[in-house]
Amino acid sequence: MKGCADNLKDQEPSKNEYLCVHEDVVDKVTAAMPPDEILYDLAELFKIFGDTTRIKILYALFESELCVGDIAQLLGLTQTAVSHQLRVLKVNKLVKFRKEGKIVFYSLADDHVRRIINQGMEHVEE
Amino acid sequence: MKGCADNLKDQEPSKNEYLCVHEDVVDKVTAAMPPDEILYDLAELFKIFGDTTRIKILYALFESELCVGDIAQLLGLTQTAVSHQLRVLKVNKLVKFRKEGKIVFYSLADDHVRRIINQGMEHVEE
DNA sequence: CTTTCATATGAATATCTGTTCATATGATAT
DNA sequence: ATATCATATGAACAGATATTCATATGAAAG
Repeated sequence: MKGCADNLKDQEPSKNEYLCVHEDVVDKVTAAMPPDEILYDLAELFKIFGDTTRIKILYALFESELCVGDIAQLLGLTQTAVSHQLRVLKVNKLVKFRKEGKIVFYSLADDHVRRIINQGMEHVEE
Repeated sequence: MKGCADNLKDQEPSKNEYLCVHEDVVDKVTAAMPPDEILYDLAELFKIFGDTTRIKILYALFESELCVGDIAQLLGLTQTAVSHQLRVLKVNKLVKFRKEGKIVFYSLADDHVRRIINQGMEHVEE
């Protein structure tokens, strides 16, 4: 059967030992890859959703705007923990907020957040 | 202006100190929350997408099925690193594979993966 | 059946990340 | 002004995780 060690022509002397590489396919795929920076940002975005606390916060905000204390009570977390995570969500523009006296009300920044979570939900509910 | 310390009726003596809580809203939102297990699974799903290496692998598989060596070459990673991440993707059913002799070809498991990544992309490209 | 190739796995390490504790800020009453 | 309330922030610690190194598996070729 066809092996792969024939393709050892112009292999770069990288840290990689000699690999099984189908050059034509690799070249085609390389051309179609988005720039590294985009893929990095994409991973960073998903990383934010990839935490139980933050997902719960976001999901709670699906229903209604909430203040920090509401969220803490709702999810059984400390005020500090919630505040820290809200900061992450805020910095990454996934939530917005308005102030009313001492109280700060948070809500979802836009509909992208909803759509991303819903798309994930479809995969989980199977 | 309206504060929040009036709502100190039946506060559970939890680890939380006394919080600003709007009970009515919290009750409504609590009722609408999916079970914890679902939200945990959802976070776990996004966590998988939340890594540059894995996102790159998945994106590469958008175009074509690839063997381990192809992916390593394409992304400038070691065979071992790729293999470890493919294992994660395989266990979580985001990729499938077929064997041809010693070579193992990986591909996307289903269209959910595409849709989730594309949805994230829309948010990043702004 | 021994060697080589392609991939997989295990242990160790270093980095990253989330929570807690203590404290700071900023706003509103008294 | 001062006390209290709601939230924010900083440092420290613990747990999770991705890469590397060394080695194992499993398939084909000689």
